Amino acid sequence: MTQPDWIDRFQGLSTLPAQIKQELTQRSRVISAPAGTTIFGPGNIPDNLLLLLSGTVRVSQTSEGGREIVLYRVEAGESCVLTTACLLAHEAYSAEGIAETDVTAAAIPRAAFDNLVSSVPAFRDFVFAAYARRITDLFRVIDDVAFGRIDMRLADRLIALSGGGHDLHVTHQQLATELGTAREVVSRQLTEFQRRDWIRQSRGQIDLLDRAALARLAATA
Amino acid sequence: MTQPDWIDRFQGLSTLPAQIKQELTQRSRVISAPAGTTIFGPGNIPDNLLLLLSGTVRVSQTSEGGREIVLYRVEAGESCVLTTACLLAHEAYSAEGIAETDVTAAAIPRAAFDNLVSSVPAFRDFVFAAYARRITDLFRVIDDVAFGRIDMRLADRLIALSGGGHDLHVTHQQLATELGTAREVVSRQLTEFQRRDWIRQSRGQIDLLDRAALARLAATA
DNA sequence: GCTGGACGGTGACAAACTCACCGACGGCCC
DNA sequence: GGGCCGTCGGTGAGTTTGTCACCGTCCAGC
Repeated sequence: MTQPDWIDRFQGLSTLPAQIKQELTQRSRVISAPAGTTIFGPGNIPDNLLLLLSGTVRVSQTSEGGREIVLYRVEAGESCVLTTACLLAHEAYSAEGIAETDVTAAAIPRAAFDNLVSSVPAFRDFVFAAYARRITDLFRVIDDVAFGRIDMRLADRLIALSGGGHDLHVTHQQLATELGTAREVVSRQLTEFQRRDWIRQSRGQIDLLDRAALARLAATA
Repeated sequence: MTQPDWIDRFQGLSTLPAQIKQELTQRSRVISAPAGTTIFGPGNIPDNLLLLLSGTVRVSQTSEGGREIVLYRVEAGESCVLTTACLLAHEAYSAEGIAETDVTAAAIPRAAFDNLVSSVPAFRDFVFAAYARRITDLFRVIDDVAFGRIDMRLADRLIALSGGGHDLHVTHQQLATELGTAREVVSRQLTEFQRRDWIRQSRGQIDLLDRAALARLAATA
């Protein structure tokens, strides 16, 4: 077959009957996009369900005032269900998804999606589980934004974005967008972290010197 | 028939074929609960999909710190899909739904729900539309909490809660919960509103004197 | 009446956001 | 190399919002 057997990479799809897998492979096509591509957004509604094979898509929301907050990320092995259904209901809202890295995805046409949801219980479970996952992400965002302390949230995000690596390449403005706050706030917090020798800053880059200390702060209830 | 024909009250269900309506009526049962009842919550997961026939259910979330924020309301003619799927995925999260008034609802057992989703396209659309509706509600909450000004949000909420009436019976603490803020903040804003003769306060009650002025403030972009 | 809990007001302080501005760095062109 | 410009980051001052502590008032139940 010309298509890679991507289905097994999705927890929740790998148990599908062979013939369903075949149908899925046949009726979908694999697409790819370079980093920075707008996958969906206001006025750009995909009519395919996307299953991400590689890369990550950052989903964020921009307020009237032009300020932005990251809602969640779609990682390889996950799907974009939420935004699909959300945008399809033409409830015009300004969430947009941007490819954070080069991405490849399996695109399932609306008709095929509909057919699968109706005929394959396991696929239905997959879809609803994906919804549940996203919704709890949103709950978490609300909780953080409404009640969380900025220093804790920033420490947490630094660790998450580092992905286990020693350093990360982000600007203060990007971190502010992650948290839905202002750049100055991030700058001041980072200055404080550096004063405590938890990080070292340079232009567009942050080295994590004391991951444990950051984790400790992030975990402060 | 003993059951009232409640189906037609739901936009999106009224167009179902007659036999499906009948099946829906037969396989569900109408329940009722007094105001204050916890409809769902951590450790209390209903395995029915609820379609609200009358009353309203307030869905809120409580943070570790004990602070609370109202996420959205389920009104008559709407459903609880979101929380059902969300809680079913045992992603333990502390959202809870409380009957704000006496409520009646049609309870559709999980099996019947599953069956309908798979076999009736119109019902599927109904479910996904309900999801979309809730999700955009959550987006709005995030936007408000992250970027909104308290005075605008409070003015907006006063008007919404008044439901067109002249006065409303809420405590400052309840309003604070609506907005996910602290009681003192609400108290100070209300004092300011009263100073401007927009409202008149008394214990547990607020009279709206100048609805237009409140609306104008709420609309300030 | 008395009393305890809910309700609301207030001052002092801390955290976070806003605004205005400035310098430093890096890429780019000459 | 030197100059230019846009991005990046730092900082001070002022405002808004949240936190903490405390107090008086109202009301329901005894």
